Amino acid sequence: MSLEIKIKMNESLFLKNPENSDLGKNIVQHAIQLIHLKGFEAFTFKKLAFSIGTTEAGIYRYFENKHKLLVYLTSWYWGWLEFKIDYHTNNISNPVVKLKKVISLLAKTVEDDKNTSHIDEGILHQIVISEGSKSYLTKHVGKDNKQKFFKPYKDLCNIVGKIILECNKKYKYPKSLASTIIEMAHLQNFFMNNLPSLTDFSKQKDESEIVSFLTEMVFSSIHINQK
Amino acid sequence: MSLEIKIKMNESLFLKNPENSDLGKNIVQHAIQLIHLKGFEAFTFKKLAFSIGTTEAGIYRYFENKHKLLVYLTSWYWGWLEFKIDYHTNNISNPVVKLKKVISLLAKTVEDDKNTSHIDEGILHQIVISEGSKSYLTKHVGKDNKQKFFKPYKDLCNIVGKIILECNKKYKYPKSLASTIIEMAHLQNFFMNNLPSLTDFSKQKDESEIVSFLTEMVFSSIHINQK
DNA sequence: TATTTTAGATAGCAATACTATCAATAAATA
DNA sequence: TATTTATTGATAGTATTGCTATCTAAAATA
Repeated sequence: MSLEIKIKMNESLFLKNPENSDLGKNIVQHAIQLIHLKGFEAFTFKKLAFSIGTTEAGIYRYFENKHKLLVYLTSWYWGWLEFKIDYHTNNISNPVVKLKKVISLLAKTVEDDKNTSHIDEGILHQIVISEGSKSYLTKHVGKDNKQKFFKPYKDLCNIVGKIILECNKKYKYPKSLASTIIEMAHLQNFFMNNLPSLTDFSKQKDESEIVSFLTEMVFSSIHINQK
Repeated sequence: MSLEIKIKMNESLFLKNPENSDLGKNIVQHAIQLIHLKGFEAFTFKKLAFSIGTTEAGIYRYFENKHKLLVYLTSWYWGWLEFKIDYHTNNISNPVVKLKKVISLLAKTVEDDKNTSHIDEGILHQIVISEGSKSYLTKHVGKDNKQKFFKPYKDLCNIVGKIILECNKKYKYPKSLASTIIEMAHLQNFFMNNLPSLTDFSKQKDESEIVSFLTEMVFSSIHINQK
C-alpha cells in the first residue's frame, strides 16, 4: 500500500485545483520541468501548453498567471518540507539534535519523493533555490500576504523558531535566526554553484559543508555547545 | 568645492555611458524612481521614456535591456557602498570595531548622498533590498559572471570576509559569513517591512535591531566577545 | 438519456521587448 | 567657416507575451 501525500493548498492560488485532474497534474509536473529548464523569466504559459500538448487557454483555466503558479509551487514545497521535518523529528526529544536535523533537511539535496507521483521534489528544490524569493520580492507582497499566500513559509519559519527557543529560551531573535537559516540554506547553495567566490565551499563538495557552516552559526548564536 | 564621486562601471553593462550625457543621467535618475514606484517587473523602457519625455528607442541607445540596467544600478550601489565603507573605516585599526561599523553601514537606512547629483542613494538602497537579488537569480548568471557583472558585489564580500579573518584568523567560513551578513542586512529589512512575522523586529522600530541581531550572530560565530 | 464538467481549437487584442530608419540639431574638428 | 561626427527625436514595424472570449467535442455524472 502506498500512501499518497496530499499537501493542503491555499484555494486562492488556483482557479481549478490541479490535483483533481490529469491535465492539472500535467501542468504542475511540466511547469516544474520547464521553469527549471528555462528559468522563471523565460517561462511562459504558451511554452508550457506546447510542452504538454494542450493550449494556452487550458493553462489559464487552472492558474491566473505564472506568478501564482510560482507561489503555488513554492507553497507546495514548504508544505511538503514541513511534513518531512515533522516526520523526521517527531521522535527526537532533544531540541539540539532536532535543530541539527532540521538544518540538514533544509540544506541537503532533495531526492525525488516517490509518494508524490507528479512532483519531482529534487527539481522543485532547485526551483525554490533559484526562483523562490521572486514569489515575495514583488510590489504586491502585501496583498499576497493578506491572502495568506506565504503561510506555509511562515509556518515552517515558526516551527524552526520554536525549536531554537527550546534550545535557549532566552535567545532574543528566534524568528530572524530561523528565516536566516532557511534563506541561507538555499542562497549558499546557489552561490556555491553559480558565484562560488561568495562562499567557502567548492563546487565539487556536497551540501554537508553548508550544513556545517549553518550549524556552527546557529549554535554559536544561541550559545549552545552542540558537540 | 564639491567633489563629485564617480564609480567606475563595467563597460559591458551599457551601450553608451549614461554618465556622459544629460539624457543618460536622466535615464538613471528616473529609472531609480520608476523601479522603486512600480517594481522591477512592471517597469518598462516605454514607461521610463514617457517619464523622462524621450522615446523608447532613446533608452535602448544606452541600455540593451532592463536587466542590464538593473545590474548597472546594483553594481553602482555596491561600488558606492564599498567607497563609503572605505571612507568610514580606513582610520579604524581594531578589526572588531571595523566589523561592527561595516554591519551598521550595511543595515542602516541610507540617506541621499549629496556628492552624486543624479542618484538618490536612499531610494537605490530600497531597490537593492527589493530587487537586488533578481540581478543574479537568473539562468544567465554564469554568462553574466564571466563578464564580471558581479565584481562590485564580490569585492565588497571579499572586504568583509577579510575583516572577519582579521578578527579571527582561524574562522573557517569568512566568505559565507560575509555574504550572509550582506544578504541578511537587506532581507531582514524587507521582511521587517513586508512579512514581519518572519523577524523579531516590529515595523515601528528602526534598523538598529537588525544591526544588533547581525552583530550578535557574527561575533558569536567567530567567537569574539565584542562587548 | 440528459446534463454538467472538462478540454481542445481558434481568434483576437493590448502591452512588451525590441530593431530599424530618417531627419534635426548640436558639438567637435579640419 | 565649413564639415564631419555624435546625439537626440520622431516614427514605424515586428515577434512575443499576457490574457480573454467563444465555440465545439468528449467525458463524466445524475
